Amino acid sequence: MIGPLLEKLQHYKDLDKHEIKMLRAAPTQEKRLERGSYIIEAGENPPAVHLMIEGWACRCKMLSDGREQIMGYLIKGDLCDLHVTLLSRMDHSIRTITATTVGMVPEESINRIIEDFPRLARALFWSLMVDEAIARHWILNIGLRSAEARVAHLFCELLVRFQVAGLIQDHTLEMPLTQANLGEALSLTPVHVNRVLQRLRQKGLIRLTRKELTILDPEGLKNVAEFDAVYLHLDKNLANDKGELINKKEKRILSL
Amino acid sequence: MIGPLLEKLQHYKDLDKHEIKMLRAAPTQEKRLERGSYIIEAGENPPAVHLMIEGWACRCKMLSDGREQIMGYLIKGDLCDLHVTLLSRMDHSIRTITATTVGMVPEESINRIIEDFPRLARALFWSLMVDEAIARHWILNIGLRSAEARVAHLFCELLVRFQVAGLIQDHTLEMPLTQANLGEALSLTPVHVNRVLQRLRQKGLIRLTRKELTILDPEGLKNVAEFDAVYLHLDKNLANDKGELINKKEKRILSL
DNA sequence: CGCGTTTTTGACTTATATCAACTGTAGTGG
DNA sequence: CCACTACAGTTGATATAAGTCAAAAACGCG
Repeated sequence: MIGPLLEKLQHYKDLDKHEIKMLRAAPTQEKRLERGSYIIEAGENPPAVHLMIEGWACRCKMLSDGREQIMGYLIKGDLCDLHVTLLSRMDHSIRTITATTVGMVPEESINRIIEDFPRLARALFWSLMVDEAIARHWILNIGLRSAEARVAHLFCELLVRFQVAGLIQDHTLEMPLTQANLGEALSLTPVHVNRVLQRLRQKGLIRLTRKELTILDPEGLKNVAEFDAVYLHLDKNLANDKGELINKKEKRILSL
Repeated sequence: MIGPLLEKLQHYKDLDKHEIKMLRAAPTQEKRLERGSYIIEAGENPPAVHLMIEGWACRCKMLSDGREQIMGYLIKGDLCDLHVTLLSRMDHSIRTITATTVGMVPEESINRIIEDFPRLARALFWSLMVDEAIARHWILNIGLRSAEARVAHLFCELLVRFQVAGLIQDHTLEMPLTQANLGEALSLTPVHVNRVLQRLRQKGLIRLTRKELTILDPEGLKNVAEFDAVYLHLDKNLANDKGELINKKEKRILSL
């Protein structure tokens, strides 16, 4: 259940038996949500930290005219609102993109981790800092890159994040995001996303169906995107330049 | 010397004598930098945390074609690279916009704070989380708002941040950012920034000279920007809706 | 099969970029 | 104090990436 989170954290630091046990015991309750529902809304102060167990969600915020910006995607293993242990309320909402299962980690468990499991606490803060780095790089992506490069960059990021969470071994990932979803994240209209996707397909970089995205040419896509995985801070498994976005040799297989 | 940082942190939590003393003793060394120099560059792993004491700087990253995105501004009281205590290396650079003085806080001091001053540590992490929230809201700003609203939003943010750091009492702040600087942050060309600024001036919202920015009509500017200070998480001094962006009544005067 | 959603296509518009010249301003040194 | 320089700001003309509108086609669920 906490497999993907654990897999991700181990990219920062190897965790020992006790730490893994603590982490595994942390989510005391599960909650099932339909697609399009809110895990948390802006202004709320959630009583527990939400962990993505199944499905996709996004951080989003709406302007008064109804247009909405997606500020980040959440996949299996991501913590939705760890930062709210420090900030009293959410400044954005988290909405599900697919049907989703979240685990609820009570605040006491977080405090327990901070007090008694400092290495695990560091790993969790590391993942928070990575989230911050991702947010900063989305500024770069939206602000500076062409539409085509933006889409390519997002796909590269998602591929690496899926690999890091141990969710895929190859270059194919489930892709429940509609072109409208992609547009909200990349600040493009659905129509334009569509045309850009067609170009990426024509170039032989990706294959994309309603449910699956395959990166056919990781190097090519990286080049279009000017993607550099450094910002994902996979300290032990640094992105190399030899076709794979992350180094498979170093991947630990966890018996979960 | 750590006045603005302290003032900022006290917006989260009142600190006691010992915590203030620890904080004041934290920067062991000062460094003077010319305008346009790098405090840290992407890829580096700085041995100490840098605190902005005087001047302006920005987080930035360059793409291969030479164009650069500013991902955030740093003013007096901001910590440049606290997150590098957890991430091994910088994924972006920090460049000075004016001549700057930074204080160097050795990593041991940070560790000492985390171990022996948990409330102070929480306050520092709070400021990190606020930085993350600011980054997310820049995504919103660049992605969704018109050029005019973007400029207005940035000015609102700077005004509040200056107030929070106790650097101004009125609505006038030093403004060393050139129109090109603003453009790099807002993803607009200098030419377009210029035209937008003229419109904001015509509407009587701001006065802007080479060195000073005055917000003439905070409410008006807030409306243009759809600015909502919630994302700055001034838990105790929440932004109100009565003309002032933050509540002056609650402001503590610190004898520093 | 039928209906809602998503994707695709085409025609047209627009906000912002680009290019290029000119003006103002501040600082420097003779 | 003026000439010189360098940079910042301003203006106008033109270009373009991406947006808008609208309708058709494809998909997929009940």
